[in-house]
Amino acid sequence: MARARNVPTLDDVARKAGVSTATVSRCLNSPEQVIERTRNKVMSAVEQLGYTPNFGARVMAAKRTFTIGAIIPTMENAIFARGLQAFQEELHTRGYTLLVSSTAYRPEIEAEQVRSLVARGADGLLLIGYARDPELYAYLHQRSIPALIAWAFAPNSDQACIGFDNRASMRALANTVISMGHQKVAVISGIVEGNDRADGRLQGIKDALVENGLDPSSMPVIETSYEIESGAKAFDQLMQSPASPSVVMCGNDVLAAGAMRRARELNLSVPDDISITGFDDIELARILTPALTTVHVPHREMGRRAAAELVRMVEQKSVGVSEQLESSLKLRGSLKSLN
Amino acid sequence: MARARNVPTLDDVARKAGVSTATVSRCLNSPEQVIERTRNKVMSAVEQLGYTPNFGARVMAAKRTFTIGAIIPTMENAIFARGLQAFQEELHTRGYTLLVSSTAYRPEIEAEQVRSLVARGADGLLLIGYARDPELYAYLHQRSIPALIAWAFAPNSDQACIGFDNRASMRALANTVISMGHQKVAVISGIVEGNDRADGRLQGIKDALVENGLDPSSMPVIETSYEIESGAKAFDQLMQSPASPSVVMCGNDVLAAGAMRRARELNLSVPDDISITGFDDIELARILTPALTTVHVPHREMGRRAAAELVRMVEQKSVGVSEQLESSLKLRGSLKSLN
DNA sequence: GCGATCAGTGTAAGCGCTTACATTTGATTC
DNA sequence: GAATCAAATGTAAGCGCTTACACTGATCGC
Repeated sequence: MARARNVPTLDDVARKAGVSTATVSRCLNSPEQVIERTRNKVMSAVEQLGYTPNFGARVMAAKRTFTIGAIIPTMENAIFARGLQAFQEELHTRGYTLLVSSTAYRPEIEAEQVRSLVARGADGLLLIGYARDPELYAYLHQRSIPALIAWAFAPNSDQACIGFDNRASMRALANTVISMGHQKVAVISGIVEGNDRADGRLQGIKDALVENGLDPSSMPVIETSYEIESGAKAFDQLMQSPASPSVVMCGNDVLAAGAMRRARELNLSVPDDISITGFDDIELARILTPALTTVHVPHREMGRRAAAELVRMVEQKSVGVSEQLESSLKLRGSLKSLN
Repeated sequence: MARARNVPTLDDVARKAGVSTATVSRCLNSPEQVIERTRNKVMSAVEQLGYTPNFGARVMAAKRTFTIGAIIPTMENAIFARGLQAFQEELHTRGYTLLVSSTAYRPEIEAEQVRSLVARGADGLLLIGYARDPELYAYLHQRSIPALIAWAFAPNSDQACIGFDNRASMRALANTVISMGHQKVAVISGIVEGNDRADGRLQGIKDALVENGLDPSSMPVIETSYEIESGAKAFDQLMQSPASPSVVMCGNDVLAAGAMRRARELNLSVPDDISITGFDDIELARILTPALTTVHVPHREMGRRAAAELVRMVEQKSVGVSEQLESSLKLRGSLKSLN
């Protein structure tokens, strides 16, 4: 409150350089409009004073922030890290800054964060997955804030998105698993409520069972949060139930890592006693022993393209084009053929 | 640019509620000053219009943002994730919002980000480690922006910090390693230049060698970026050199994970053929096979305390008190005693 | 040599909010 | 019922910046 008021302003710079504030502003924003001699004077004044433009004031006057907000469920594990990093890099080359915040998978926090980022002047928003209150979309629409949805793909939605088909990808993996002779499948899924990606993946497994004449309703499914520890606990539970599965399919690599850890702690050999699969193909997957069979998602590619498209939307060069990326299966040591 | 101008402002709300802008503002910021009947009118107008205060304008007028900025080297791996998550949670309970940005370990980008966050009105800043241009500290000081340094501890610095002694912690681990009979130590270190933590850890190993009458100058050291892949490559290099080490001590768990992966790919057994150690004790450490011997750092605790202290500083209730946390050794399967 | 043109610069009007200060309201007191 | 005073509300001055518009003095064509 009683903060030192020695922070230099545009006025100070102008006075020091002996020009008007308009000229200083132009030096900073469109230098080509200012003759070199003047510009030098101004720049050296800026330098000497250690002047940094006040962002709030700038936004108010100019209505553009060159800021993109991203709201992700969590930073605590690596699921979004890689894609987000690429997203940021790409934004940076285009002159935009990224602001990140996380929601801990709580919709009400997400809504709050959206408003906060919008109030902060985000020119556009990156959101994860579809499932959210339609009011939020209305809010963004009213404010004409472009939003792009990543990590999911649904062509029939009216929101632009970039991602892959979670359901089809998981179905493909499940089909492979079943074709290897696994009949007794158990699942450790992420929380499905409010999470279209988790839901899609679970449905994908069920699709595959049905296709292969198996009964999805008898399949043990545990829903739990996307944490290693949760994966471990869920694996425990699964192992205590009578119907002992030959394969545990996990909603993502993090859950799979937890399951594998617990398997080892229970002296179960993966994949000899039990097979385990993941989803995402984050770095984790390759350093596990045995390496994890999973679905590879082109995270970096997705982040990069998302940045490109979102910037296009912000600059009104696009109304938002959806793009589907291909995932691919990575068959590694954690899955064993029973044939 | 041609953005729809249908975004409601304070004025709109005031008009709709039939009161002055001051009253609306008070309803939002200190509701107890407004009588209930008026407040209800105002709130319902806010509701109907879908009004969100313009952050920039608010900052300009009020000089406070309740925003804390954090600048971390990377979000791509989990080193900072856990601590940062705790940091954010604690901030949230105290009514502050966190803005995160990352620097990819590049000092010039860090300086840029500092300015950007300050311009955005961050009331305080969380920085990682000491090593940075003194000018940056001067800049923050001039602007009276409190900054707290985390993940490092140096009591003699004039910057407030919260962390642990990287050098002593690593020395303790190295001493244990040596006491287990390892004489041939090799190191995969993070890039030391501009990174006091990486440097401290490396020095800690050398300290231990000296204490035990070994020659640190003959110890193979590879400096590389904190990535799994880099750890793997470095391990390769180390194995190709003639002096085959009995233990590879890594600057952090991520490097160690890479080293272990490569060891497996080279058909070297850990720990029978070679021992490997890490630093940080991120979740990774426990899911590796064998589990990684490492130094446990209380990341969450650090994040939580950092938030508390930084808020205190911002609210001028503290000038910045440094706090040292204890690390501890986690001896796990990746380190084998030769005695 | 004179007006047209134009690059370079200055002037000043906001942008949407908070808050010191002024004013009004209404309860309380005698 | 008038005087008093605190509580509730209104008025208006900025906060630091951008930018439309106005101005100045060269440069140019004829």
